[in-house]
Amino acid sequence: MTTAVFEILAEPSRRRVLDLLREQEHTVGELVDELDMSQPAVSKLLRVLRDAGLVDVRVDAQRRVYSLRAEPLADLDAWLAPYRKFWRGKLTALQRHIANND
Amino acid sequence: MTTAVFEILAEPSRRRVLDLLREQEHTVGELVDELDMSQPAVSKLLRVLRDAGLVDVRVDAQRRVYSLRAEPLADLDAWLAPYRKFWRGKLTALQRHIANND
DNA sequence: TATATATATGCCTTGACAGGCATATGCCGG
DNA sequence: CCGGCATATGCCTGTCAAGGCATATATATA
Repeated sequence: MTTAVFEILAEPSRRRVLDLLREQEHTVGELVDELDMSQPAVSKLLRVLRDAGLVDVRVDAQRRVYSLRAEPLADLDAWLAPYRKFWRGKLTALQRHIANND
Repeated sequence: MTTAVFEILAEPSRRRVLDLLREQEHTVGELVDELDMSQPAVSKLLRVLRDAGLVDVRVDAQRRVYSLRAEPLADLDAWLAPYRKFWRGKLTALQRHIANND
């Protein structure tokens, strides 16, 4: 559901993880190095992302390699669509106004 | 900041208000009728939206008429942009895969 | 098999926030 | 000026979740 996605993205550290994973997949340890929080905290954060379908995990021996799954973000994009229409409407109205110079 | 916008959108009732305002502006009372929550709660909710720049208020005698401001949502759209590239990349990769039938 | 490495889970505390009720504020008609 | 309508604010409480530490689990290596 879209509520869950928004809740998750509200946390900067989680957005940071998604940003990192957008470039390439990462192990938990690598993410811990980047995130200035404890390893357990990172694992929990990843659990949240995983439950929401925002990341995938791949097992590599004792490591877990996380990667990005964009579907939920595409949902967010869909939610945003009507609003995009709204502000585009505003913009063109403004442009008309300027063009008419009134 | 984008954190604030995500936090706000995480609340369904606040998204509902934005949806309603996308169609047309509304007074507080009208929103109360739609929202199944107390008037004070709605007023606080609107305060939050206003502080975040997501709505504008216009005074009409003893009424306040709220309208949508899309800028913060446009910010969100901007945040989303690189991810859009990501999932489009995935899609075209998949399409190539299917085309090559391998 | 014992130990080290990589990650996950459980328990607990703390802080933030939503919304209820009571009440304050602002504006109207009479 | 007064009572009534429309909205905002203050205070209080319950809920929930983030992250710290300790510990469990799984895999590798010696």
